[in-house]
Amino acid sequence: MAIEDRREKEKAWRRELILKSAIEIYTEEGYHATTMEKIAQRAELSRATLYLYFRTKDEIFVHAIVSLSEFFHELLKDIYDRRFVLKDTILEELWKSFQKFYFHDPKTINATLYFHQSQMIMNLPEELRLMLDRTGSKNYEMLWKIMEFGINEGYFVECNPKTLAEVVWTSFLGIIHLENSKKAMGRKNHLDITWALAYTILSKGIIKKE
Amino acid sequence: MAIEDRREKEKAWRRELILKSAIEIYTEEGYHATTMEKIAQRAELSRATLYLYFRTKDEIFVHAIVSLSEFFHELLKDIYDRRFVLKDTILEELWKSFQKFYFHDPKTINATLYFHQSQMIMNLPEELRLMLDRTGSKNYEMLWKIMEFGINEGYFVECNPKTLAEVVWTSFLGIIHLENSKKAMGRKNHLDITWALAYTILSKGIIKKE
Amino acid sequence: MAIEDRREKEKAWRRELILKSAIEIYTEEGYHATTMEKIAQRAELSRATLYLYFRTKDEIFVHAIVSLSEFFHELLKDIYDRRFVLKDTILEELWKSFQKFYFHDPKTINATLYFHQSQMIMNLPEELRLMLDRTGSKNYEMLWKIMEFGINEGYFVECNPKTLAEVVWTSFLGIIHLENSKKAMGRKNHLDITWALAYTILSKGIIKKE
Amino acid sequence: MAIEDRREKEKAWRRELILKSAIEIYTEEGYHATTMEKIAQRAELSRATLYLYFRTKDEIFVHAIVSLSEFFHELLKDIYDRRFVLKDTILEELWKSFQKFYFHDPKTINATLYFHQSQMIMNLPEELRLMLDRTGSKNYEMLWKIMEFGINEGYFVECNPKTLAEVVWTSFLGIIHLENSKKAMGRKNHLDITWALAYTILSKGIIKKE
DNA sequence: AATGAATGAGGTTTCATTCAT
DNA sequence: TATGAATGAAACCTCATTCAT
Repeated sequence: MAIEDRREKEKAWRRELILKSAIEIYTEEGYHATTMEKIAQRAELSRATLYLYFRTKDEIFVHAIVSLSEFFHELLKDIYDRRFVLKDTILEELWKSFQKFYFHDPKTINATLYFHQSQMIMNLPEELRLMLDRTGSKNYEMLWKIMEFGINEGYFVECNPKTLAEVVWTSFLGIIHLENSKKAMGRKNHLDITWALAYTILSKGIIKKE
Repeated sequence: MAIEDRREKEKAWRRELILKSAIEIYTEEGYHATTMEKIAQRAELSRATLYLYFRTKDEIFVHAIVSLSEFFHELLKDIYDRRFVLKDTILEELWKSFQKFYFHDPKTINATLYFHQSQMIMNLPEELRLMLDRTGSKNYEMLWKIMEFGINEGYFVECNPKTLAEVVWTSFLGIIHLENSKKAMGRKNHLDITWALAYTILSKGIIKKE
Repeated sequence: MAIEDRREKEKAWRRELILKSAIEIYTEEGYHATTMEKIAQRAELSRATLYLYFRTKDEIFVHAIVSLSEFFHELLKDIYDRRFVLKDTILEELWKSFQKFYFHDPKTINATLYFHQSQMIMNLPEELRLMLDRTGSKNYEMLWKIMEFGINEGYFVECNPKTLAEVVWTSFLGIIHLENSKKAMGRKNHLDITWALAYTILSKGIIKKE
Repeated sequence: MAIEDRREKEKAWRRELILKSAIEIYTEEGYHATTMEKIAQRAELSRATLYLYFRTKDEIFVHAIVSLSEFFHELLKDIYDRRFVLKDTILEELWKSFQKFYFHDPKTINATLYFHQSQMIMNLPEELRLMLDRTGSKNYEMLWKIMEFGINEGYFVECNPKTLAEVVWTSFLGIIHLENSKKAMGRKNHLDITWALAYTILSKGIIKKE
């Protein structure tokens, strides 16, 4: 069965290649200008071949997003699993994970933000929308359980853990968003400094002092 | 000249109508699905008529965004002008302004976010990109001067005012962003609660205590 | 009634202005790019006003052509009237008239050629086509009578006067045509030399020697 | 590779079909009225398919013209190659070639004349303009070398060979032009007679007698 | 499995012409 | 009389997707 194995592998590899190509084009030219033709060219395949791997153009993007989302889930899960070790450094650790997440694949993160910001999602076929929903929920839940832990253990100020999860998450989102619009405008950015100050403020606001 | 006056007024009114229609369609269906035909239908005009008011589809959106941006500028300027009265409540006031801004016209704000998030801007003709740039810069500057005031007067923690402006602004952006993606997913949201907690945390992190 | 007179004059003057403007734009940009808007701008009138003077865009051009054709008719008639004076120099005189005609208003001549060459004429409303036809026929007849004179008087070789008229006329047409395509190609031209040689050959072929 | 071969052939055949369809519509309705839709219908293809073969509408016409021009080039070259055999009958032979050329594909010749007469060419993209230019120049050069031969060998009257080439060429052009405008006017024509007389006159003017 | 070719559906834009003032 | 505004009709072109090989 070695031959079948190899085929399987090749197929998986091609899928990845297509996803990567699509995201690259998206990054360079935006969603609107990302045509199947361009994706195919970059992947050195024919346009028709793309349809052997994905049924529609949107599916390509949704799969890229979901795949990234799963990577993020692992990061979060890792933190949650180590929560009793991390204790009150858990917020700092989380923030680091956000950064790690971002630098792991900023291109796809941007595509994700785009999908969520545009009304794209609403026009997606039910099935794809559910995929995005499920994967997103899983991460949100993880995040929220981490917050719950912090509050329950008395490390964080008392408040609704779900809301806190959202606030932390939006801090991250906002930074990415600003980063992007600056890039689009052709302006330089000092992402690291913003990131540092954001964390300083956030932690001051969240972490209880004795 | 009464007749010319009325014409002028009618023209301005039509312009507004077109902008509003475009944004509405955008809100309901997303940028890609916002066709000139649909805008025209909603405005009860012919497609060709739109071109009497705006030269391209992008121009419509850019003008909507700029117009909103100018409204925001007034809010910011008002706060800055009253800074010596507001004193240490200036952050709270600013946060309220953000909310006011958002509820004034959430639809156009979303379109704005979309434009900045997508690579749309990069593909815009120079002239339109400059329009967006200029108007955005003005607001950023205002925000930054407000922060500077807070720091110089000793109300806020010491830090780089520009970076602080960014952090405050990204907090707002992030919330909007999350709100949108929730809406797109068809989920309910408790925006007010998030907003409140975000401010609590932010102010704790920014405002100096004696 | 002086006031009515002046109005009449002004109206005629405007008509001319419109014709001139249309032909100018045509010369600079070609028929396809000659829009009513551009004609109006050049004539410093509003687009709608053009329709007070001409019912359609084609009408403008047809009138310009007809007007020029009438000028040409006068030239030809003049030669014919002086035929007994001119005698065997009548061919030379005719050739000079062609040149005079061309330099009188090359732009409109080109427009005329265009109309005749394109299938434009076929798509014209009956009425306009007839206008062109009538005026063209008149000139053709004149030309043919001049040839007839030359043949009957024994100045020209014996042949069918109508056919001869055509041959002479096509010699002229061909030169203009070449001139135009050279211009369109951006090449320089030595029109006068071509003209001279063409006449030399033509006259050698037509004029009887004793 | 038989399969690829056939594909190649089919593709070439389709190209020809499109060119032919375009020229036909042009002949019947004129350039302006020749829409991609109509061309597609006549070729029994979809509008989009046309764009697989030619990038723009203009490209279709330019290619048709160039292709015809190449046919003409062969005719001219053939005469030039046989010049020492033809000797003083070379002018007659040339004139016959003109006729042969015209009857080979009068429709495309007319389209060619149209392109050269209208300012169309000026508005063409550089690349297409060059194509026309190059192919035109080649033929002009051939014609001029034939004239040069006639003059040098003492068959033709002494004069500038380039100018003579132009005069001969314009004689042809003029006849075609007249033919066309007559057709457009719905008049009958006796092309052969005109042609014969034109040649008689031309040869009398050009060929030296001893 | 892979692809060249074909296409339907739809997008933005232009322009001659009409009409109310 | 003159015109600003409006529009129907149509043009060119693009692209996601399907199909025959």
